[in-house]
Amino acid sequence: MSELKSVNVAVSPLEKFREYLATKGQRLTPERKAIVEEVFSEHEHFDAEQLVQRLTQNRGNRRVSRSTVYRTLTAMEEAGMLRKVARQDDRDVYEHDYGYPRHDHLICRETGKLIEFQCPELESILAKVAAEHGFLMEGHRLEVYGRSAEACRPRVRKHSKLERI
Amino acid sequence: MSELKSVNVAVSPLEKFREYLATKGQRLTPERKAIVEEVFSEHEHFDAEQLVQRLTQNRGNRRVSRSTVYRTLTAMEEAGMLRKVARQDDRDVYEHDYGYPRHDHLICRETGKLIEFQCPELESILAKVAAEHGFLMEGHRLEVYGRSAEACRPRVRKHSKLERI
DNA sequence: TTAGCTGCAAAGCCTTTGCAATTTA
DNA sequence: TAAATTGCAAAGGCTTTGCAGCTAA
Repeated sequence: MSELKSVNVAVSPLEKFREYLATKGQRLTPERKAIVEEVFSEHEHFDAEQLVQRLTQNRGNRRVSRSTVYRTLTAMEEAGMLRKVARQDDRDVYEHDYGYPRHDHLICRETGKLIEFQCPELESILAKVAAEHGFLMEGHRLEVYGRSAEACRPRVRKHSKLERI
Repeated sequence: MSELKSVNVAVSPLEKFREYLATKGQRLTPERKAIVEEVFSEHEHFDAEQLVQRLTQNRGNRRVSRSTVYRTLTAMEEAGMLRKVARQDDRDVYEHDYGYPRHDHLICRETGKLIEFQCPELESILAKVAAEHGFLMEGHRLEVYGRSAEACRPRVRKHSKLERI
């Protein structure tokens, strides 16, 4: 789906999370384990609701509560494993921030699809701008809005939000 | 406050809004007029709550209801006069998108301050990236996170959120 | 007269949180 | 045993919406 190369990481996401929790005297419970595994089982962007759905489907009656999902997402963000990349339909959208290279997104206004891209020049330009303002850059978030190639082809039937449900 | 030059526009914000409303068979009411004037009376970023406050203070008992403020902000956004630039404290933050040049922001994580900057190179780079993906770019949103110069000076006393109220 | 508008209160929604029961080191 | 964790339900907080009354062309 994506053209971006993955990055070599020392330890698995699960191990990384365990280490983070350990530094705070916290535990890697079965619920947290299930969440980390589900989140890193594929590299798609997702929001809390979608994750709850996936967990419900894949774990049957051993599901994880919504509260725990929210709490764990926050923890994973603090652990540097996830980051919020956008807001869609009033929900925070997350993506992996571990074992994956830095990138930004083209967002199709029609289909809502996120297309990832990498642009090294961007970083250097931002570094320059930040320096000019005496600003210490720690990160950025860039969303480019428009229409993807497929959304521009009129013959392809568009699906409304309702139909997609 | 900002170093950016303003841009010549054909008509005033009020007139522009009136025209937009006309195309939809809608009216420029006293409430909408008050909102447009208040919004364009200064070029600071703001959220709905702050705008309600300003309207309440500056218009006394002739205030505008929160509903109307929200509804009008949405209309002004559709009219191309405002745009959402960020989310702070769970609120949508707006800025002028009319009579003002395109720019992006450095956002201080410590003080929450937004610093505007203009970077023409950015546009061309994004255009190139979009073209490579067959993407029709319509706009973008870029937020650079970090610490502003003043937040990095330890001698200046930091103000907590509570103290700022 | 009729379509548009406002303000109020209520509803919606995502997200957070208090708390009692449960788990685990 | 003590501290951490979970799930539920309720609360929070921003934003939207139904509706009755009002306004203006």
